Amino acid sequence: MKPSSRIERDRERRITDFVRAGEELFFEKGYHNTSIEDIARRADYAVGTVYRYFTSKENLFEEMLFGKMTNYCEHMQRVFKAVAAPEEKLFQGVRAKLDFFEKERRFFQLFVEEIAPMAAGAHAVIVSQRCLELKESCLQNWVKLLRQGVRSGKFRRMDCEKMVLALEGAMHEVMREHVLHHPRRSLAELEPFLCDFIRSAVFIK
Amino acid sequence: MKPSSRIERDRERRITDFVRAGEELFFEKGYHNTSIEDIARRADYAVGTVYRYFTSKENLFEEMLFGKMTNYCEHMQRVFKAVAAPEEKLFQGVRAKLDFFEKERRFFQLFVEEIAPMAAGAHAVIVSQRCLELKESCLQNWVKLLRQGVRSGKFRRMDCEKMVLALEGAMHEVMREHVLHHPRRSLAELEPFLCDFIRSAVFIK
Amino acid sequence: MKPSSRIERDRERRITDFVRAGEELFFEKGYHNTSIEDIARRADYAVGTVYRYFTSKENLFEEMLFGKMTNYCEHMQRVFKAVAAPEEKLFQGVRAKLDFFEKERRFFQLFVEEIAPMAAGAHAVIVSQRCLELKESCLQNWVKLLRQGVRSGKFRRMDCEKMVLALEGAMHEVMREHVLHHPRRSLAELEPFLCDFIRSAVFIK
Amino acid sequence: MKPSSRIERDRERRITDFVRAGEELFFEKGYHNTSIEDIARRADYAVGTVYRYFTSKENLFEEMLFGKMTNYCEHMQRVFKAVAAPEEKLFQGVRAKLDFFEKERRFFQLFVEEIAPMAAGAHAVIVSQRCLELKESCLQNWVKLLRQGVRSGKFRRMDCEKMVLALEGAMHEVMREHVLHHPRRSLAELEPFLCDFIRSAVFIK
DNA sequence: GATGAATGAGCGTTCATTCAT
DNA sequence: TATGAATGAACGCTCATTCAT
Repeated sequence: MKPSSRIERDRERRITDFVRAGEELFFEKGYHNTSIEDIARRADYAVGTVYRYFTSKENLFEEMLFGKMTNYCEHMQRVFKAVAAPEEKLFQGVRAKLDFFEKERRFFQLFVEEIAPMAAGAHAVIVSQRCLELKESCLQNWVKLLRQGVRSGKFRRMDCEKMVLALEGAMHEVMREHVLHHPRRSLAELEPFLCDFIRSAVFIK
Repeated sequence: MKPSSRIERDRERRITDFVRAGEELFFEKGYHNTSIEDIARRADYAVGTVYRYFTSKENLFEEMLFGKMTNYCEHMQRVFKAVAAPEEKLFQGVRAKLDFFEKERRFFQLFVEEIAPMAAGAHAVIVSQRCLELKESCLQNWVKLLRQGVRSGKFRRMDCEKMVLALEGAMHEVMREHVLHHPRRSLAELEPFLCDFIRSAVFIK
Repeated sequence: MKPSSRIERDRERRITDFVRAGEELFFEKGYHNTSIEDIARRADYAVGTVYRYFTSKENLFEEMLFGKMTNYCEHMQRVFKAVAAPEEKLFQGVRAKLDFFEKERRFFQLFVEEIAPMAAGAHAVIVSQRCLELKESCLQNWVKLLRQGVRSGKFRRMDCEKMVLALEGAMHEVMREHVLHHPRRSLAELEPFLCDFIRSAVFIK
Repeated sequence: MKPSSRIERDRERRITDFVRAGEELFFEKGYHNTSIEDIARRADYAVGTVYRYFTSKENLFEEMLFGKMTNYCEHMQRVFKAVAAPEEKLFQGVRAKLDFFEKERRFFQLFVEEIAPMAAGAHAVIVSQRCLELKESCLQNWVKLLRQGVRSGKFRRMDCEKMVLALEGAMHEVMREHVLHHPRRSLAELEPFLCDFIRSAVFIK
């Protein structure tokens, strides 16, 4: 083993520690109500140490968000990469989304809810270019999917870009409400409604 | 004319000035990055003057939001109060929403976009109970409308509460993207897509 | 009647109004917790009007204090001007002090208590030269009295200046405690103790 | 030596620095006219540093006062704990008080003078419960002492509680005047007068 | 590399004072 | 003369960031 390997591994570990601590706290209290000292304490390091691994509080937040978004995209990627008919993939995508956020409710709240219209709480969102690109590339997978379906004659003719936005908006809003009002219940409960909704919006007849 | 009329009008004017300045700045820079001094300067008053009309920064934000929400709800109310078939009202509702936010793009960004997933900026949202109630009562109008349509046999059978959330989420997301990427173009352009989307999601066949 | 007479009387009346309002509020809440607006409201005038009659908040406080001190000195003067043996006057002085502060408990709290060692409350004291002179002239009356008593052979030989301070300090401290712990009971209850105390401190044998 | 010893000592040092700076400034300008920035500058630290050691301005004031009061009480305790006849202890108490305040003139001014009737300056006093209790326990030592003397037949029969207040009031007032008008002279000069005063007030005959 | 004390700019808020009406 | 809206300096306090150890 290279000596740098262990050092590198240590470094990764620190980063993970801070990101996890930040994650928890940003979720619990929001960006502005979380101080670097909070994060350092939660991760069991000194304040100064945070600045060895992140250039600023904003940077830490952004890294955390990017990591989560990467996880999300990779999770969704698995569906889109698989071989299946578009109409089947559509429902698999819905399930994948519900699955992912089932495990990552905290992140969902940041991703959609806490951040969503009229939600309570005093939080801040800092979103970097690369996060937006990640999100965009994720959306494009859906777009391609719809285009395939249209070409294959299974889906209605439509403005696929707009349709994806509409479907995402619809899913998120329904999920948001569910998480907010039924924090104990599984997101999977929404599958029938969402699949039905999407079917009627997208499928021919 | 009441003797207090002019004084009262002056007072209203100040409030409007501050609310407008706050609106602009909260949108531009977010709640936490906007200082009372910023607002005062933008409105061309001294810092202390803000506190003659609002008890705190939070109060100013909340008043602004509540005022806008009230306008929005009253605007939508006109549609729901009118006499018309549910299927007609549905489309009138879409048009009303597009109309309102056409004129209130700034507020829309606060209402949906800035606050919506992945938007840039470091912001906080403080939403009072009364704002949430206003929003809820607004949603209930849509719910009633759907129920009428279902009863009359024009709309499919559905979970009306969830459907309203889905439609709102869809509309907002599409509008959000439009406003963000085509700030010069009219929101009315979205009417065909949205009406079609809603029709296929809600109507029988 | 001269026209200026009524104007002058009006002026006096305003001053009295403000002084009384200030008195009440300074007593209730202390100097720093009382704002000019409080005073104006209590006296039923506008804020600006206060500044027609007083140059500043401090000036208002000082005028109030000077007025009270003047009353106090005049009250005590009556005793000292009267013809009586020193030993008799001494006790009359004690009674006069108890009398005065019986009626002016609020002022007493400012004069001695609130201001006295270790008392609770967050207050401020602004004392002008003329108030100090008034107080000094008041003390000198006691000094003269003691000197007379010494000359007449009734009182022990003593450093009269120091003795006056000692007696005043003693009286105020005892009164302070009484007012603080027995706000309902009369200060007159203290007369026996104080007279006895003074007798043993001052009289021969 | 404990490893934390030096760190602990540093911490103590900072606290002492701030307390001393506060002491000076509160005396010079009063509580309300002293800002945290003043204190920080005087102690040669930045504003924020004050808040590492004190939770608030009020807390700093209170800690300062409590610390001084504790010193004072411990100083007096030594006298009261010693074995001696009451009449002897009484005079030792006077000496102890003069001694203590000889070294702690600044504190004396806060303890008695600045806070005493008619002193100049615009000040506030914030006194916590524990300070009041400390003061009270201190007074009780004097009370017990007087009771002993009365029982032993050396002191006159008297209301011991009131007598202690009277004696304290007398001493403080005389000391106050001395410190104010003769800032260079020793408080010890007052011993003969005060002892004589107390003797005549307390002793039989 | 890790620490955590120190920093100081910046914020929300107050209020004595002014002045146009 | 009376008013009270407007002013803006000043304050207590926070916290992201730095740097000596």
